Amino acid sequence: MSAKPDFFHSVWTRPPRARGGQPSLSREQIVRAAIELLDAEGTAGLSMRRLGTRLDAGATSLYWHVANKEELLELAVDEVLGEIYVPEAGDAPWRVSVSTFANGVRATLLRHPWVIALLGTKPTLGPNALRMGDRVIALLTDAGFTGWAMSHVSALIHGHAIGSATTQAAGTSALRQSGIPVSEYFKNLEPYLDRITADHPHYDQWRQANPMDDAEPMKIWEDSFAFGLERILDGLEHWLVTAKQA
Amino acid sequence: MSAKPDFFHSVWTRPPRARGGQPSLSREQIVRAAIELLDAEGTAGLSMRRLGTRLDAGATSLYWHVANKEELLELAVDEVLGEIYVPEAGDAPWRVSVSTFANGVRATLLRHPWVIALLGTKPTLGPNALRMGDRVIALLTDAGFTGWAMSHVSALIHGHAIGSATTQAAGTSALRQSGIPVSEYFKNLEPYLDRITADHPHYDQWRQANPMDDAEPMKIWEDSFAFGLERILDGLEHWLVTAKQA
DNA sequence: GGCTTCTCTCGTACGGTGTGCGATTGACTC
DNA sequence: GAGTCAATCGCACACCGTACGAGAGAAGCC
Repeated sequence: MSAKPDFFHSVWTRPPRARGGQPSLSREQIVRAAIELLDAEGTAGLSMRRLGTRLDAGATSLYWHVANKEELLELAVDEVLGEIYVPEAGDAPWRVSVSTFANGVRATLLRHPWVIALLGTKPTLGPNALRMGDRVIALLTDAGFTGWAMSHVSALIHGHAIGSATTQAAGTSALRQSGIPVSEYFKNLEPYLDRITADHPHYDQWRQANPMDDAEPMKIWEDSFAFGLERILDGLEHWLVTAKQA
Repeated sequence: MSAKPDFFHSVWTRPPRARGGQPSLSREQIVRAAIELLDAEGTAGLSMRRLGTRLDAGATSLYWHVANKEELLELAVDEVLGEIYVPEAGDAPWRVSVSTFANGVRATLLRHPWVIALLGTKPTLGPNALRMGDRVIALLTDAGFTGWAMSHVSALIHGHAIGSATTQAAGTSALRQSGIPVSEYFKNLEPYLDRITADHPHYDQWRQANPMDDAEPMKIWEDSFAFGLERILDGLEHWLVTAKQA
């Protein structure tokens, strides 16, 4: 109605259509079903037609509740972000709270790996994302961070969780797609690595000193995340007690 | 030929077809053209048909050189990873070398933002990725890291670059898609944020103290990355001088 | 009651996608 | 010349997102 065009269109600015008529579908229901499909089969498994049949509805009926597929994915991402638990500020030492938050982000992304690929396409501005942001700010304020530094800290924690989840998601996806047990997977990979690391002395040497044979990749990924998080928290603590009071 | 099936199929294990006949297409050429298309229009802009016409070839001709689209994307990702510069071990203090490497990763991902979404789908095992790994190992060995800890450090650096690039790519993509200048974008976003942050006191307060008005998002993203990297390097240095010699 | 209006569902259709298959082309070796 | 084989390509199939317009049925008004 307003004369000036709405330049910033997004799911979040457009309210859901009003109730009435004979609704047998709802936006919440659609988003939930979409997440189930995405969890089960990844981005490739979600099509409007399949989503329709799963809901006993025509494919095009969905378009009454959702503008298009892209918007549906935005809604699904925000719904998933709502699963992330952010500890109450002051309930624990800040290192502990931040750590549980980071672990929560990582766990949620690994539960819904398709989200990872979507994070780089649009900023997360949904209500759940903002609610999470609010609680994180409370947490970091309590820890002693302020201003833009706090924003950077938040990005740093998020980034570590995203980065770790990205690597692990890639690994588990490859493992699942190969359909063979872990040990066999690496055994099959060995010849290729042998061939190529002939020209890569450092990698070759490291690989001989740290064989994958008895390694449990799940544990390695977990260790890697925990190690990185500790280093980050150390670095932040150091910054808090030195640079901050300058 | 071998009796046991090749469980680990990937581009990297299957050699390119032998030469002969009248080749007017080549794998390198195809991958290069694909990257150009992806850079210009993102994942949605790449279709086998469009790639074919761009190369003056039939769409299905590409399938002689490349098994399928997925494999083509794997090749494109590795090609891009080849752009990343890794400093020679010992050429500079390790903090400096690691820092330039991390900046290189981030810059490359931002130059080819479509790569980000692909990193979570398959492990990066291409020749360029492995070459990069080799040089990173040299760098980190020189810095004093060994064993699994070195692997974790590598993942930490990668992860920070990926996480930072993810956030920034999402932002720039949204800005570009809206087609309006930065300042106007945030002005349009304001009413929505005002409405929603009514229930988010901490976020609201932070937003008032740190207004986006005069902020240059590019600079914020850069600052954020640099800040995080410094904290990480501090944390790693601290670990090197304490935990390591225990 | 009848009439209008508005919400919601859905069938059809269009232009696009990835890719399997078989025919075809042309350079090479005997 | 005959045969081999790498390489190109047209056709066809199943599937995709979604624009469009027809229709069903509840709600509001007289």
